[in-house]
Amino acid sequence: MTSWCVLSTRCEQFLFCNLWPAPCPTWQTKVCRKHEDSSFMRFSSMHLPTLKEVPSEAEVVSHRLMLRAGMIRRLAAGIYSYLPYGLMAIRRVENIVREEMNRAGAQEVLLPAVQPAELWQESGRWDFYGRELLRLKDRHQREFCFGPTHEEVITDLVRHEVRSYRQLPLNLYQIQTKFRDEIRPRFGLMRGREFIMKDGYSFDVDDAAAGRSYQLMREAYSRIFSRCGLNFRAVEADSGTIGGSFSHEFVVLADSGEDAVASCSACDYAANIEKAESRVPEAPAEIVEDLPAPEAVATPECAAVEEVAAFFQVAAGQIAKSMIFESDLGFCMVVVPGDFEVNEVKVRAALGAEWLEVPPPARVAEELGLPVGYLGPLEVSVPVLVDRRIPLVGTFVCGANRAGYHLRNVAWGRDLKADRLYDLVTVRPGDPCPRCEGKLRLDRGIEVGHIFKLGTKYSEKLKATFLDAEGEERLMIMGCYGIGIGRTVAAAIEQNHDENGIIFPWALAPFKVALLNLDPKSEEVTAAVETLYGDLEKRGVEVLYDDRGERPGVKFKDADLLGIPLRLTLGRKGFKKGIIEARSRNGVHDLELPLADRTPLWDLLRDLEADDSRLSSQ
RNA sequence: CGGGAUGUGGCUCAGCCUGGUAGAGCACUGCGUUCGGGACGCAGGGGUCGGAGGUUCAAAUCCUCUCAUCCCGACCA
Repeated sequence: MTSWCVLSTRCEQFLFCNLWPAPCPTWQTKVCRKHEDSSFMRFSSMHLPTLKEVPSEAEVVSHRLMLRAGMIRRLAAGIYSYLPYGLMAIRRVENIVREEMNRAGAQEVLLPAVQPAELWQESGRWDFYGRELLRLKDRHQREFCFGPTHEEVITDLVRHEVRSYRQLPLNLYQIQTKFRDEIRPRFGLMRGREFIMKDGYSFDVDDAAAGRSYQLMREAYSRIFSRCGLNFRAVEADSGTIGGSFSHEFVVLADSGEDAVASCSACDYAANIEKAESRVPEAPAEIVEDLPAPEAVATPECAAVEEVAAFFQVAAGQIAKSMIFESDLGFCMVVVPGDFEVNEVKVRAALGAEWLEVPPPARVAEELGLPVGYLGPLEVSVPVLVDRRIPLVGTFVCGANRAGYHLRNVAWGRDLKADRLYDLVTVRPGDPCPRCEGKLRLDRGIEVGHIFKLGTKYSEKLKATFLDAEGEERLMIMGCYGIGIGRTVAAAIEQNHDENGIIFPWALAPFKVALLNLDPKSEEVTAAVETLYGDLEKRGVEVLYDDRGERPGVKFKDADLLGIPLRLTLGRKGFKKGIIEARSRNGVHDLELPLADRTPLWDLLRDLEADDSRLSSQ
């Protein structure tokens, strides 16, 4: 072992050492124990319980593989222990996040996990956050919660410390465990209740400065996920009830993802399905001359759009689909073309409502006297929101607000009018892009990061103010920036695996090399492997040395399962030929290296690392 | 929250319908044989069947309650 630590990625102290890669003053005097202890491991002494069988709890690939690879174990619903190998992967992501956040000028803090109720009452979220907030009482019956997020705490901290514009901008972040009492935790680390999250908060003097902070974070996030070797998209997202003008989600593309992303095949437009828009042709509504007045037609058993369309022998797009919603602002009706789905997030945004739901038909009948299945926008007592595609439909069929009847010959502009039109539908694959002539496609994805421009929502509630250059008291403009650390590891596995196990991207791989000794009983083979192990160690290559007395098949299976990028194999056969077998987990490289000369090995390792960064920059 | 299902050694599951006092495979321990893609034999250790109550001479098995976990849904005019 060298007299200083030559590694960078695993050592937290590296972050404070500007002299790297030259020997740093701290390490010149001592060996970095961390690397000695964990980056070079003998399989026989590592707690790495791999599983041949799959525990029945696991549904998605990443969950299954993380259990099988001995990375995590479940303690309770949505609550997991991180085992050594899993923690190593988590730390890889954390450290990339740290480096990029620091590079972008943010500073790390660590905030309390348990937070007093008063703070949440002050922001108004104690009542609003609902059942997802895990509430606790201390021995004095004082109320607390286990932090699901830290806007309140950070704002409280900053309001006490920051008084002057000279102290801004400020960007603080932390990496810690949070708890959200999810309705339905699932998919292992993908949607846990307890999870590790990086959350950062920026404070700025004005909107323009806040915009710069936001942009910096956006760039930092792109670098982070690129470095993690992920195929991701930064998509426009609904800022939800948090408000604010900007919000981007960082979504890793994967079929098992819970989110849907619409993106343009021609330009770089990409948005969460909840927010995505499509272009509506400008074609004016065709006024049909001498169109007869709306006529009620008996349509028994025709509640669904398809049934109505079949009955009238028209396309679904010629039907106006009407739905009743209930929100904190009361009931309303939404009208969209029958071949589109209503997008509740857009409806809520259009209304400016806090919450929104579809009331059960019985409730609609009781409260409004309307028959669900035969609803229409004519002569109803509730506000009607009309989608901007309705005018294009022109003449349409809709419910008669009378069970078993629909109206035909209903004309936009004559029978139905609206002061304002809204975009209320979910885009479909093939719909025209709102920005260019391209078409939209839909992909599944996993949200691993989300950045918001918060504005003054929290600074106002919690009175986080400062004095500007003119001595005026002003509210700080905030932004918040989250990354799901565990979810990022899970997403990386979703995106990089095969039937044999994980295929870790280089940057996330806890070990870069799996060194297999196929003949641990042979002294000469073992001696050669030990020498190689020592050389790798000296070189600073993180290696898992499989020195177990297992049969070869077991070692191959485990190496594949663990997803270590490069596998080096030495057995009696290779030893006689004077070669080591080298095979990359991704199947790109499969070659024999001379046992006597290390140079080709170092070259191969350099290539592998380079391949990986090339991949991730695409 | 609604619907469905499941809880039996560390893991995967059988047994339950037709009550009679617990079984297989994997894993683990020992010995031997094996040894380049999750070996085999022999010998072992380990569970009182999620919990509580009830029926019964007798309950993993039947009944009631309860807890936990998993899956699906919460887009329908």
